[in-house]
Amino acid sequence: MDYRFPKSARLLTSREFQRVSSQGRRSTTRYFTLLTRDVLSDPIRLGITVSRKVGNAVQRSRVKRLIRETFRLLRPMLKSGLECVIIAKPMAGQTVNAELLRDLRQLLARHEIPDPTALHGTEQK
RNA sequence: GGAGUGGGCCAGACGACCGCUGAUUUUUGGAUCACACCAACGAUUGGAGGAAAGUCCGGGCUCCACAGGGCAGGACGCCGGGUAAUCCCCGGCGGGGGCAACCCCAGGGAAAGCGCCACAGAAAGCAAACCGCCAAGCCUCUGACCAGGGAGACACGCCUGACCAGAGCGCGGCAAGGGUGAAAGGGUGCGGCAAGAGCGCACCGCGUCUCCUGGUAACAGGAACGGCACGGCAAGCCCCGUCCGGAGCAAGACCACAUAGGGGGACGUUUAAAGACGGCCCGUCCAGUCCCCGGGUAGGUCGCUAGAGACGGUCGGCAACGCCCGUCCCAGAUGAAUGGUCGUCACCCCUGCCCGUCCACCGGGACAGACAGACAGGGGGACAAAACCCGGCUUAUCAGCCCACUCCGAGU
RNA sequence: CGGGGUGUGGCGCAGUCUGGUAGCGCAUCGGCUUUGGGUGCCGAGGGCCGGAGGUUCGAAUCCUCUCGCCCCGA
Repeated sequence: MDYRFPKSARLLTSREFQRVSSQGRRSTTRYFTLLTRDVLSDPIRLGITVSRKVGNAVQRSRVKRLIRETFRLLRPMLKSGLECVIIAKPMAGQTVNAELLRDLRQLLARHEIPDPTALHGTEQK
């Protein structure tokens, strides 16, 4: 399967972020906030926001990499035609990687493709 | 072995799979007359730190005028050296702390001037005198003694006078002692004196546009002179000396896009004003416009990493460091890469006897007690991530290792 | 990258320039007033002035370093 995650699959400009945050739907978990916006016939794209309240530069980088890594591995199973923005909450800076990973999978599971061949619901747990 | 001081090193290793990013390159596609260029997949190869941090100093670089003069302002401040430069580093001097190794110090000027020194105390900066000490003199009182006088038989008492002692008052001398304070115009001893005092002497301390010796110098040692005059604070103002033009890679350059003209204000067609020039003035440039609000654009390329560069060595220097030679190329991201998962092996920490059903509790038993190793199980690995680049400083930091030195204890 | 502000009882602030006693309001506690509560009045407790070092006889105040928070400009 294709687990790559090039720059073209990312939201990079301020204008794109503002478009999602003004028109998107919001869902939250303990450590993250997910904003989504439907776009027709484009591959799924992701933007990441980690503010200074999360922690110092090392902690912010760690959180960003974890979000990218999780999204990269789940990307083939997610719906296309979607723009996402994941915002880290301040609590995320104090939390270990495994905990954040579980939280992220739970967050992104809502947008998975309903796959008839695999029992993804029980598999991911 | 214990306690400590100074300096240095390291920042787990290897592997598998899946990714991100720079450079080179194959293929394919787009584009083109063809290159250049763009995109995708693949291959090779590179990809955070000792502090990358804080942004506290100093430079390079770029633009503003080739950065000019003055004022203001700021920084620094023992001496010598190192350096591109420094508030940094090295060596020394002086002072302070420690038994010592060693550590700490903004460490110029208080006889240029101003200011401050609360409370206490008599007095807080210029010499003065609260308690106190003291000789002579004057006055008052008390006491002892002497002389004279009146009355009286005589003596005391009474009156007057002199002298001595004490107390008090005022005019003086002194600053030893007491007391206050952080600080009171040298300290100790002897002499001296009415009492005292550098008043004199000895030693110590202090000072000097002085001299000698050593040292490049700070300074050290000595001599001579001065009886001592000169309190502290300049991290209060200040004075003296040295240094500093301003901004910062969002500097700056190029390409593309867009340059519409709404509202308000300033100044002027002679001097000038405004601006470049972001503290002010002069000076220079510029030449008819300039500023503010509002509106628009904020895409790409370069700058962007070969450098006061790293490593090794010779030589010079006590050292910081410098000269020369050889080898090497070692991150360039931009909503911002350098990662995630797993395995193995090292490192550190904790736990540990046996039996009773595998485990836990509980019960019983063994061992005088402790330490170390092996083994088994569990846990841990800090601080902190380039953002134009260097040199320092400061701060954060788990575990470990190395070198030199000091003190204490024991043994030989 | 550049600049500014701030840290003082539980809370919000003075005092810092010009060094010597840390004060104000609310809150807390006790008493009085009221049948009781509130209000009002009287009184009390609570601070090593963010941290470390230095200058000074003496530091919240002056100086140096450092930590945290907030804000602004490009």
